[in-house]
Amino acid sequence: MMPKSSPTLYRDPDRLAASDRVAGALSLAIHEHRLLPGTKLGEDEIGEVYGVSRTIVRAALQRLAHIQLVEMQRNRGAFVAQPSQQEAREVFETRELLEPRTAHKAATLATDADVYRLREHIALEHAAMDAGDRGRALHLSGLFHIDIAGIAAQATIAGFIETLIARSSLIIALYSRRDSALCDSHAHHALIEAIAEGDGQHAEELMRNHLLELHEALDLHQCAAPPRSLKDALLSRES
Amino acid sequence: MMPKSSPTLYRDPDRLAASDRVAGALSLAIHEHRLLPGTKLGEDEIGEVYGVSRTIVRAALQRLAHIQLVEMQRNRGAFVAQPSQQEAREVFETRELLEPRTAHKAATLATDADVYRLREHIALEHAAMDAGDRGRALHLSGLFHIDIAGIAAQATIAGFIETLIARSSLIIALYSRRDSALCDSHAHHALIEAIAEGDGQHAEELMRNHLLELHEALDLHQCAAPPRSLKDALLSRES
DNA sequence: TCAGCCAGCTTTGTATACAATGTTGTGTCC
DNA sequence: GGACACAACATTGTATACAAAGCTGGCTGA
Repeated sequence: MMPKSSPTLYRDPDRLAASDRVAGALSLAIHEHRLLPGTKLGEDEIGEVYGVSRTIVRAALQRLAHIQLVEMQRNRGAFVAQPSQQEAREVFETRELLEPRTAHKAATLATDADVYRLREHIALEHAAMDAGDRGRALHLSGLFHIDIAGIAAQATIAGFIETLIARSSLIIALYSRRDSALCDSHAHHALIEAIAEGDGQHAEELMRNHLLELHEALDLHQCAAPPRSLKDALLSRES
Repeated sequence: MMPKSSPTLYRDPDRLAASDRVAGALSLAIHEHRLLPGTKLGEDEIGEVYGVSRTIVRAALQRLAHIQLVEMQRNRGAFVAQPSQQEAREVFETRELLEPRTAHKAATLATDADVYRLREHIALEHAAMDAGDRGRALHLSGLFHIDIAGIAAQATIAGFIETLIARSSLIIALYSRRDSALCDSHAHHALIEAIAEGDGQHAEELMRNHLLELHEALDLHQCAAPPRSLKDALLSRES
């Protein structure tokens, strides 16, 4: 499974832990909706794909479980998480509590370099959208929110938002009503302008509205086509 | 290291994963200030204490690293985390953002059983304090905050608060100015009353003040007697 | 025919072995 | 005497082996 004996062949310059690489790859796949909620994540299978042992895969899955991207069931394995509607509501309520304030702070702290980076970000988003790569666009739009939290120099909150974004991605996969232009880059564009001008009040307001729009674009009343793995669907909590 | 062959001897009724047990034990020790910030957490050593292999210890440490109770340095091992003063400020700012609102919601939702449990909680806190077990009192006072988040039916936020409480415990260990009656149960008592009466506005206000008091009881200006492991101190970020 | 049970297979849980890295102490050379 | 180099040791990183639990499918007996 690994080239057996080849002393110090790879020499990762950055010493990236192998489990980080795997966790990142899985996370990306989930964010881009290539792995859908409910998908079984077998340890051997993943290990084969990335050429690592189950030890590594396990560590990666544990990490993803902690941010609730995957759910681990004892002796049954790991699955891409399927947030319930209640959880979905909680996630968006929490975002509505954290992000507007964070946007405000970001607006007051952003440097030119930060603004430049945000603009670049949006350009990528557009490009992905134009290329029809909806998964990638969604992922990038999530990164946009995380980036703002980073600018606000609130690493703690940024970490939380990262978790919330991750779950949002799952929630959108499950409950997105229309094939909406979610996180339509229009809203992001307006946000950047407010941040560039240092207008905290406005940025806060824009962020709040943006999140409310996202929230309302979800159908949290009836179960919308749950794409869970067949027999697993029958065991899970709420039908 | 484990009783080698004894088929199904223990039969944990709840199927508690072994790593959960270890993580819980370590977490408790940190919360109770029996393990101080900077302490090296050797894998073999911990494994011996709890009679498990390094596999389990590793999983436990990873979990604690995720909630930032411990810091893992590649190829060097795990240490009880030492939040910087900047991080300390962030943690309390975030708590001040999340908890008052949560207390408000808890006040509107609390059942009689919830209130009863909270009162019981405070009684334990008092008992620990009277017994001179300051570490245990501190731990219990943290649980109090988590319990309130649970009552607010916001599992997501409750999870975040749990993390924040954990780090607060480290912060208090590092930066507590006076041997203050931190989280003096007086404030908790008033909070319970507001919650019992369903007075959300009041609860929110009390919680906000309570947190500000806690925050101000910290000395975040100069480095207060850093009990870090000797040579490690010289490598770390800020002196 | 169908419910229940048991055997074999598959997958996860945990321990252990080995490799790689970091640390420490000693010896040598200048 | 002090700085560097290197070897012995200690600790972590990863792979693998084995044990335990769950799943599947076929068998049996009503």
